[in-house]
Amino acid sequence: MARHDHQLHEGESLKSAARERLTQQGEQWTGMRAAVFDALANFEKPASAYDIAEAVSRTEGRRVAANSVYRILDLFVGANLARRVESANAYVANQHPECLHDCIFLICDSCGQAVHIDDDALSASIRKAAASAGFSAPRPVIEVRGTCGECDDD
Amino acid sequence: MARHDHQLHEGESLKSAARERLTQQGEQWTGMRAAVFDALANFEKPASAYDIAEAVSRTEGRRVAANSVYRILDLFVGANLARRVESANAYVANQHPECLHDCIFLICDSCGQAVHIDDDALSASIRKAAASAGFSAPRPVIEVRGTCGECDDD
DNA sequence: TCACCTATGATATATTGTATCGCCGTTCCA
DNA sequence: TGGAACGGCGATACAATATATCATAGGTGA
Repeated sequence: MARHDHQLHEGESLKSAARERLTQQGEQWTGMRAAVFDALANFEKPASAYDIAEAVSRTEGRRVAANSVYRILDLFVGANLARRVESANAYVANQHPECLHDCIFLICDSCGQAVHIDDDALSASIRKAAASAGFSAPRPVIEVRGTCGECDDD
Repeated sequence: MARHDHQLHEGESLKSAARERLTQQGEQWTGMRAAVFDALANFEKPASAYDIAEAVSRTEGRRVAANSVYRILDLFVGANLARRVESANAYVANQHPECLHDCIFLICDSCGQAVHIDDDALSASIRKAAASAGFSAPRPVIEVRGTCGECDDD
């Protein structure tokens, strides 16, 4: 299984990596964006845009509308600071925004937790299968629904 | 690449294969279910529950509510008569309801068409990766967004 | 006949996602 | 220095997707 090393971030380190990445893309790191990123990173599970809007509303002490959050999440996904979990209509912070991967999410139907693994060989074969079917600009969505080890013990 | 032969159905053949499969599961093949299946199978692209509700409303000449369609679609997905395309919030009829596969959808961002390929070796490695991360009862969701050959020519 | 079960209808509501418009602050240039 | 241009965001409305709840209708078996 092909793997490679990552610079894994958390907390302040993740935040500054995100800021750096975004500004390198020519985008601004505004207060609102920082607040959305904080909220996203502080969730321990994939969070919906509305979850995030609520969280930011609390921390900011004012009403923040979902559409603003959507705008920022779209920006984040485009800049690789966040990922969308399609089968959960939710978002997670990307722990290593500086490197590109097709990532695989394992989502527990019981507790909602999502773990994220990379397997470049696997995603390469998916891209290859897509290419041989005439698909270009492939962006794989690879998610596995199931039961995580924790919940399985119950 | 591991493949195997399918009984591929279309039109009436598909419909009767679906009916047989469903009744074998101990479920009824009602008029409403037949109408939903027809509508689903007649779309050439993944269709949302609301699309299907509209189509059935037309063919039945009366208002059919979305919740009824959802119920039936859930039943169909559970019985392998239909698949849900997560990244499109939509459904497609399964062309070979009698055999189980983890299937891979290639969805064109331009025209909305979805093609469906099976690659048992590929899905086996995804299941394996999930299992080695402690996941049980894995149900892979493998979709690739991109541009299909047709749309690429433009 | 009556109790029960399944399928569906009717209705309401929750959740997720977009579109549009306007304001405000910054930049930058004539 | 005025002011056009632009980016970010708020406000609002709305569209699209999904679920919850209760009612009804029809069959089936005691």
